[in-house]
Amino acid sequence: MLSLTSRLSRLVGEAFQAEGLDPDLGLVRVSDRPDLAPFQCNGALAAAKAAKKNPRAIAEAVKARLEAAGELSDVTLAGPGFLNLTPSDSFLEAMTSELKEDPNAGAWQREKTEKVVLDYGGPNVAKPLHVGHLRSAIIGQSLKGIMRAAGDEVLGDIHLGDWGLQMGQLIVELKHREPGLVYFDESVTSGYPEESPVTVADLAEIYPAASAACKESEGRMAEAQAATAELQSGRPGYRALWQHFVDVSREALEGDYAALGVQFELWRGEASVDPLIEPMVESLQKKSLLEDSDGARVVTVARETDKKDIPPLLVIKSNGSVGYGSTDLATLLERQQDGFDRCIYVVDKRQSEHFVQVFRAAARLGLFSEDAMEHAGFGTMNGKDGRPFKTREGGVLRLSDLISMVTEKALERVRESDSAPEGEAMSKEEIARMVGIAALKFADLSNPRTTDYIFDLDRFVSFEGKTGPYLQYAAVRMASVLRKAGTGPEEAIKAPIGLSEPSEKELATLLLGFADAHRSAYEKRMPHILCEHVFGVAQSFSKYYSNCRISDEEDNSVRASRLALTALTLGQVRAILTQLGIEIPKHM
RNA sequence: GCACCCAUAGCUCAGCUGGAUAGAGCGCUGCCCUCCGAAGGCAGAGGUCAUAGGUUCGAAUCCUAUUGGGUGCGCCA
Repeated sequence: MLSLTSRLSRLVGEAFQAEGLDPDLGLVRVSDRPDLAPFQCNGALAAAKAAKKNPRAIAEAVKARLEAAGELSDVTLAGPGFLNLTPSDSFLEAMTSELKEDPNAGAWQREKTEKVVLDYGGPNVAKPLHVGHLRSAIIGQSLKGIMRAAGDEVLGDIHLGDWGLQMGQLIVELKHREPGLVYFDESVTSGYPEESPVTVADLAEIYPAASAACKESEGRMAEAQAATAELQSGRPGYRALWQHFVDVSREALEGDYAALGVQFELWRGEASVDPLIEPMVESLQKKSLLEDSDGARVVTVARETDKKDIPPLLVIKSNGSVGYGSTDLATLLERQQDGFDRCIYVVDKRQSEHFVQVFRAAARLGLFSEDAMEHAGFGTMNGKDGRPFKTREGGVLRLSDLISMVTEKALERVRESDSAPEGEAMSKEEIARMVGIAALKFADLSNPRTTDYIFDLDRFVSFEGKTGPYLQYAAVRMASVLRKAGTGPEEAIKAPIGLSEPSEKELATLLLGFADAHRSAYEKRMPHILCEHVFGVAQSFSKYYSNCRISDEEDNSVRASRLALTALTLGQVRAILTQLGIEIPKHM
């Protein structure tokens, strides 16, 4: 629905227009000085600059026109020409009642929606998930929720890293360890065992060994590169082995992502587009986009306006194998064929140059216009030293370890203070899982997507203040109030809402700002904006809760109104937490 | 070398299409459960917005320079 500020902006804009000025000057926003008024408009100052008039005179004229409006109970002029606006109670109540009717809890709706593919996985086969994968998963999942709530059709693709050099490295490492395996016998081309020769745990150990070996020895690296090329060109034993790697890894990945509450609609990978590579290369050739360069085949993407050199996109390496430049381009071809309007990549921002290359190449190939492909990059999780986070031992922290740490901590907390209502108890373990994951997700999501931040374990396992559990707690309490009153959200919300107490007005005003926060989070692809909003709502509810009696208010109509406001708040908090990918327990 | 990003309270961070007294959480000090869940609420202390110039009636926000951090720069992903 239209937010309160947009409604007021329109109103004030009309007043500016009536004065012969640009209606956009009427932009109303939440005030910096809530002690003076809840909203302000600074358009008169901008207007004065453009029209070379006295800002106070303009503001005075606009004010005169606004005073007749029933939407505002007070309009004052301050300083050089600030307009301080106070919405009338009746307007606030009318909008609140509109909000009650809104099936989307006040979310912003796009006029024209799109079919979008969101890429927020990218884990490598054979490599267990670590904290580095957390941001992509969590941000991607919440962007999906935010976009869906705005009306888009969004699919998440895990886009496994399963076709590059690391696969050759694994094959070669295994070959050195167990040369007798049938997969390495070139005389055998079919009838491989169904059972995988390695487990996920084996892979987790083999992978670092493989990559270390390649780093140390050029010969080993050459072997791995050759094996990669052979795998890609279809050597049967390697393909069979590869399939085992993928299968066992996928099972582990499914478990990890499920624990996080992150879902993917598509489980594709780099290898999925293997059949598209050839037609893509032909198409590139047909358009004369492919050039030879040091034995490799590349697409030039540099432009004269570039401030720095953008290297060409490497499509085929000199040994005939393909890298991620090539598979990413082919993936865009696939996505175009699948009818997507937009492709968004939630990937570490350090890879931005790669996406510039791929997107430009794709645009040259005519797959998508450049503005339909986005790299929603995110910052690194750093340690206290400002460098990418490492454990004390210098290794990476496994995601599964982090998850057990937070859920254990949450379990301790749940054990000491959970109070379950009769009849609908959840197990303490289940609550602890929800609380722990909420802490984890909110701690990450409340940082702006693009900035690096310091990974502080204490903050991730903290349940007080600006945290996920605080939000859950607020929601649980709202539900509890309604339950104590012998009603439920659907029933309670039907009553008319009257706003008399300051904390009621404040809460209602905040709820009416949801559309602004949602829209801003959507347009900027920044979930933290929504985090700010929902935290503000929860805070405002807590204040309201301590200031106003709700379920035990004596006056029946006031009681019904307050229960309705509680139900309305609960509905919006639920909607937002759903967008963010955070679950709410029944009790905690 | 070239390009990009960052520097705001003791700590971790918001705020940046310029606007009135720069916000939050944590931590610290004090208060509030005979009343709907204290994972809560209220109050307080705490800031030369890295530095120096510039543009402007007005700059944390825009421009330039400097300092200090970080990141990226074709056969890894």
